[in-house]
Amino acid sequence: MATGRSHTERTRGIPEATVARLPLYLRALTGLSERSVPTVSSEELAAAAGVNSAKLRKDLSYLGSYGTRGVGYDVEYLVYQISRELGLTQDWPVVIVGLGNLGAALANYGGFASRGFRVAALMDADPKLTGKMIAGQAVRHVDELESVVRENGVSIGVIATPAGAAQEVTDRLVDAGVTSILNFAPTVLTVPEGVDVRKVDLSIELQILAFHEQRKAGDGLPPDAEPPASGPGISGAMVRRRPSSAPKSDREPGVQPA
Amino acid sequence: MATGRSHTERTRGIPEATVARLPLYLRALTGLSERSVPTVSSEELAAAAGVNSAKLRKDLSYLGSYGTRGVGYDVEYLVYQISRELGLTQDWPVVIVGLGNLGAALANYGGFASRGFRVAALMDADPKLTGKMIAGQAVRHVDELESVVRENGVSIGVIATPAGAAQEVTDRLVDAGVTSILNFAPTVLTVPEGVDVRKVDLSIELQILAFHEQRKAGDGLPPDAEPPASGPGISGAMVRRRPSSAPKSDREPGVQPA
DNA sequence: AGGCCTTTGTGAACGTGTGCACAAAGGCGA
DNA sequence: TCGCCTTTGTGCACACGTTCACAAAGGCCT
Repeated sequence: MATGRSHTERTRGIPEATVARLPLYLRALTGLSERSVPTVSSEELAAAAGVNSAKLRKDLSYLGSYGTRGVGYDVEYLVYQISRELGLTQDWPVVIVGLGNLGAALANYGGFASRGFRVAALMDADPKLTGKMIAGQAVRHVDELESVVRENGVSIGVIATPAGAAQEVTDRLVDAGVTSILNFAPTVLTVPEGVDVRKVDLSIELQILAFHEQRKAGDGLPPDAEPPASGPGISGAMVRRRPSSAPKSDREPGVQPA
Repeated sequence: MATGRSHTERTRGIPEATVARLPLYLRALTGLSERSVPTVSSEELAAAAGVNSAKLRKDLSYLGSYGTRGVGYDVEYLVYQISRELGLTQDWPVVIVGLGNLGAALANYGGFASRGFRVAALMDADPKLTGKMIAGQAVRHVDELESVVRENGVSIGVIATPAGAAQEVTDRLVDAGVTSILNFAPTVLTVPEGVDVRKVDLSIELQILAFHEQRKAGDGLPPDAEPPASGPGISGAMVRRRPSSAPKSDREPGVQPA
């Protein structure tokens, strides 16, 4: 604060964890703004965003010194500063590729438009979808992908295709100039250096919940499926014991037959 | 390895970061399994899952010693061990509440069923949707929520309602016995101790991409909107300068007028 | 049967993120 | 104008996560 060069000279390097929370704060602040609340304390804002107040203050401190001691933060002002930091004060044209159920849901999702994202085009490989109106615009054939990206200066692509098509679409997007990709397809995408990929996998989240649910329910893992003696296992693959010679019964779960 | 009690006695505490990656490994392994690949090295599996091999090996080591030195991991065996650890060897009935575009996409998503999740019911508050067939089952009215949860022993709920309805639905799910919630609504949910919530916010990911995109494009933030001299600002709220007396021009972005 | 070569499993160093607790700042009331 | 009371901004200690690098293990070839 009086150190001269605080926070590693700032602007360079806001921690990733902080960046990931800024949209949360922004949402909470937008809510307050709509209710015409003029100022918030870190305590209140933290509660609204679902984090603790020390973390919130530290996060905000990376952006600059935007609060007033003894008072709190000016809501409108902070909304603007966070928006600017996130790049939401400019317009981001986006293409959505793949208009199955999920793609259509994304196209209709209001949270994009309200934050500076503009859906420049909807594209799908299925000719039967071409021309169909979704969320107010006609689906275009994926053949036009390169020209659409170039003509609209699109730098962000959203992939909602089946897994099998995702890599090819990615390659074409990247070749056409896209440098950020939001991937909903359940595949690992390979991209050149300098291209950012973020993924959202619906089933991964559910699997993580199942893990914790299992911990809560029983107090251990389900027993390691060991074929009773030598009879055929329940399904073959699932009960297969160690690949070759039984090793040395190391670190096994604990809640077990033996 | 010969330490006696490795990894904090095991079973207690697999790191969260590891748990979050297990589904990734599982997906990669399933792919290998379908191609009848018998074994993989940590190097290969890591590449397929998009992580580095040291991390993969450490992650797997928390589950037990399931590899063979000089050879690698038996694919089928590892699939089974990870499935078991994640709780996917049992059946998890799930309810989806809210069948707008997103809810419908989730109901149709194949990634659930293939991993032990069974959609026990689809529920919506809109009477016009009641009875509509989605993904092979009729939508039921949300009034039946409590009975559906109890009768099916549902412990995981998926919320895909508008933000305004999410908290009420959550409360009802929790009262009925649900202890894990996957929230797609853009709100912070309040739940009692012992209930897990994971959230997926489609627009947050896009905002994070925008942040990095901005860094790549220009080499600084967009200029802080300062009203030119005293005339009316561009839109009022957006250009509002500091709330009260200008403080001391601290830590300002850098790429700026003065 | 022995030695070589591959690959695991993990100690240890390092980096990132979290939370406490408090000094400094600033408004506001007397 | 002065001092009090609230709330920020941050130093510091700790917890968690990542990566390196290598000894131990184990199969396989001669």
